[in-house]
Amino acid sequence: MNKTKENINSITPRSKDYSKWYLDVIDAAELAENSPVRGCMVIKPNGYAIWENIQKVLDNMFKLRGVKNAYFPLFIPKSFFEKEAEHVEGFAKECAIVTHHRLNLNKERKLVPAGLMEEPLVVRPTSETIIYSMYAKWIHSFRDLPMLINQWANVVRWELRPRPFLRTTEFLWQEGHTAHSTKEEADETTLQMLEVYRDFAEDYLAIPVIKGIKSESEKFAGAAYTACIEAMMQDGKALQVATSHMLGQNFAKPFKVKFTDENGNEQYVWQTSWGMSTRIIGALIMTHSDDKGLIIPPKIAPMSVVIIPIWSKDHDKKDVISKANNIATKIIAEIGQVVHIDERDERPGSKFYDWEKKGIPLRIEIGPRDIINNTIVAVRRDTGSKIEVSLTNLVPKIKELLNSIQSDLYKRAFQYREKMTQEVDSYKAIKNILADKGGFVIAYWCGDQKCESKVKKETTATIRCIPFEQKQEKRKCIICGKETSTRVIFAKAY
RNA sequence: CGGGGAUUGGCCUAGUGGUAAGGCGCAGCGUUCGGGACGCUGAGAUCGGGAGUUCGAAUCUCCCAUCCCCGACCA
Repeated sequence: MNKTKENINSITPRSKDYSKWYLDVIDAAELAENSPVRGCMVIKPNGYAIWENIQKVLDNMFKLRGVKNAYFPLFIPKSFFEKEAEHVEGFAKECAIVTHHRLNLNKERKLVPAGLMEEPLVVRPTSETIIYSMYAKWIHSFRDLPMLINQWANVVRWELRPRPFLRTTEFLWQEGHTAHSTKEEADETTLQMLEVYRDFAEDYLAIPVIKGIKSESEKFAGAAYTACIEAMMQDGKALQVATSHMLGQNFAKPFKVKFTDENGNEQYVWQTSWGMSTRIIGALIMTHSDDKGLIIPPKIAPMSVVIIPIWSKDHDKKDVISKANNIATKIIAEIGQVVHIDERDERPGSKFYDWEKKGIPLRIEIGPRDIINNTIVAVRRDTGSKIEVSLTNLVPKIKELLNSIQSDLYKRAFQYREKMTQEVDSYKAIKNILADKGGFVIAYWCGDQKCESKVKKETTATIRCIPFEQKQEKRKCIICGKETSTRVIFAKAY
């Protein structure tokens, strides 16, 4: 029996062991024993190409809203962290710290750290502190505001239990940092950037998300409040896909980010920060993949069409490949999609599985039969359906297929989420659902942290968010019975 | 840091005291090629490390290391 086939069948997206599934199926990341550094990912070209597309699209969306890119140092003086009390507490436990600046060779020919530094440097877990130390120098007048800056960077968080894509020790992300003259404008920006993330997740990645606010215990350390988008994975667990924080003046005050307003009065700025990381690739995989491997939505796929020429005799091969080239050129020119022709000297079936595993949304088969009929066979990755397409109708048909794959992927994920979302009115019900089929549980909550932590303790589920969409009804908190109008989503999360 | 489990060619696994076996993959040749091909040939492991028991250890004992899973922490 073929080993690879067995692996893919046994490691489905619904199995618990996602990490193994990533490694075997995605051909993109290596963790743990496969990585030279524990908890850090080696992202191979196939996986990185997805990230590059994400960067390209998001970056454009930011720029359309006046955001500019900049870059700040990887190392942050320890004292910067100590300036904001809540922020230190949130991150102190999980930081990598640089304490020495050289290595000496000892008698045993081992390298030992030397040159102890006066002030240790923290490898950035996030850049608020170092960026705002610069903002204090850059911002003087209301004319300097708003300041809208984004950084594409790597960050390090020494988490206890890493998981590929979802929680790696080092990860790549984008972090936006803005400063405004009024609270209202900062509030607005927090929501505006959250909307950018929603749009991107739903429109490009075909991942349906729910917008909401984090509870006090789940918010970003140092934020006034944290807005987020939450998605549901195929095992019913929740994944936070992106966050947008309203920082209030919590950083402006300790970092003295001040400006003079129109009336000549000195004021502290109002700030926001927002980010999306390589975790989003994990979300993409865990939302759309099936037992055959990845499925990448056409709008974000590094390559949306793969052409498999099929031949048995040498003269067929020549015809078929020249035809494949014609078609590729046409699709590239008229649809602007990346196309690859797989000319490897392998059996067609073997190539089919290869590209299905990698998640390429559309496959085109061209064989001697098609040459005679003036057709091609197009195969959708999401449904597996085979469609014979006449060459005269090629371009509009391919366009249509790609569009329909994109929207069907979204629909499928949305329907699954709806199916796995239940509203409950008793504590017993929430416990049963979470223990049984999982998914999202919508329930009324009084806002008390005690009720929240009781649920977490007894079910391991947390409040994923308080959705923006609320019914204006008075009900009872399902935990303590106190009257409330707040509906929240409980779920087990990654 | 607590609780479980694992470690045998590049990968997966068999082997419970007698001197390492098979599959995948890899290389070569030939036949194949519209859903993971097959035949023949070949390369590749002192069985995680160390100590001990024994005539003899992948196998038994002790120590160590590393990794995985569950939990605490978290984008």
